[in-house]
Amino acid sequence: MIDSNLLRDNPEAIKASQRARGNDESIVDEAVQADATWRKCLQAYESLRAEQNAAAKLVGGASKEERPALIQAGQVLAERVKAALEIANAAEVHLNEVIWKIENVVIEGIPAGGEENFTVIKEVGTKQIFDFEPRDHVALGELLDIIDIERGVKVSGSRFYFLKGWGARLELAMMNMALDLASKHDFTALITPTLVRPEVMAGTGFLGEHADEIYYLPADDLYLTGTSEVALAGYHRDEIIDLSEGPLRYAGWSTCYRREAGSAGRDTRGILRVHQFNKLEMFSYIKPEDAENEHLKLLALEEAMLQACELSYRVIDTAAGDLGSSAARKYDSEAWVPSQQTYRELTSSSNCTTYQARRLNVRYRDENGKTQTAATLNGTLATTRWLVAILETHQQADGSVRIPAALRPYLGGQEVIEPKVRA
RNA sequence: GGAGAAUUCGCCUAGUGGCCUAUGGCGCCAGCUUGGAAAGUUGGUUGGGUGCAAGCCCUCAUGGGUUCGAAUCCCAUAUUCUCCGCCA
Repeated sequence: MIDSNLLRDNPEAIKASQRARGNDESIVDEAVQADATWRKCLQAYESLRAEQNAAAKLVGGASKEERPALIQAGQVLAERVKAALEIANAAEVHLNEVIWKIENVVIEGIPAGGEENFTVIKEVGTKQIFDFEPRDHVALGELLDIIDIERGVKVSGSRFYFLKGWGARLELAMMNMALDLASKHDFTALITPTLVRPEVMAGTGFLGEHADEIYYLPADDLYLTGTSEVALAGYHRDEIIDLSEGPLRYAGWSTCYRREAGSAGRDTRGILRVHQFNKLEMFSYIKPEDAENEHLKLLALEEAMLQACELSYRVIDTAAGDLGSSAARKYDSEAWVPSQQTYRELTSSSNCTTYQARRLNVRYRDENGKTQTAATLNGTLATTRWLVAILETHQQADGSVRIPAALRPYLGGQEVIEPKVRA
């Protein structure tokens, strides 16, 4: 939710953001209007309510003779208060409807436009050139007997898989390495719930345009989360957190569930786009003025992980139109995937400024003891999808895969995954 | 799944329709006291909305209702606890 003070003081700034995103800017005027109406109705209700409170007080001290007249006057007032309250409530509902539709105000200077209008910030590493015909991760997964897609489909349907043997261990190793890195940088490990209440799902902004991406369990009125960001953002919901000693940082590990409803024909091969995967997500609660620096810190940690996995990647500054509704800026890093001869997203880090925290009512006390809305940021430190890039990048002519040195300590020193030789 | 109990300002707690502008204690903050501290003592200490402001409104788990008037009465929901049942 955007800051209603900004709506009053500088609606033009919000309109500029809406334009950069390619969103409707007339909704800003609508919100300004709704806000003014609501405040007017609220004042009308409150002054009537004050009158009623005063009148009710008189009844208590009145004599027997005076009472009937006072009570009758009170009855009339009560009717008027009730009517005024209904109007004020309706105005508030309308205001919320409108204001919730406005997406976060983007940070000035980010690229305008849609998905293809990103800016490349940097490219790191060289795109692998093989002196043999490289295999894709599906072929490698079969050859090494570490990804079993066929049986995943048999058990659960399309876009499901089993990680097996070294595949399973590789994922856990990667997660552990990421968790070590995060812990060294002041992130507290959390294993989060993956089923959440509607308020939390709505508060994180996922029930908007992503609603059909989300698994919902009607019998229990719970949502399966597509990222631990949801639980991490909900963690301090309705709290006044203490940021006087610095930001609160969490590294949340969870399984993630996505319906992939709108992507029927895309990435049908392999484990690039699946209904269920695991992810280690960083999440920071911080004072708004420090949010942009924190964003760079998250990005630096993501890069450290990519480098530890010896991957070639680029970092992009996502264009306004491709941002989630809560994000004011988003950096993605994309690893080079040899079989596809293209970059694929491995991490995504968003600065949500105060937008998400305002919805979730997460505040802190500033130096003067006043409560202020906190800023939130999130970023990916590792996901199952990384296996695609790791396997394809480090494959060798015989189909074996070299394990990046940094991961070996988490795999009992194993250096290479060899093709399985069946008896 | 069944039965019962509970939910008050960080924590504990008083409170059974108007004097609740919510009691008291702990904790915390500030002052006094002190050589300094402890003890003592005085004051402060939920959060939010609206208004230029004075102020006003809301907040006793949440949402409704009854009433001139609700922490208090009624209904629904949530959460916690106890017992029984079930349990990969």
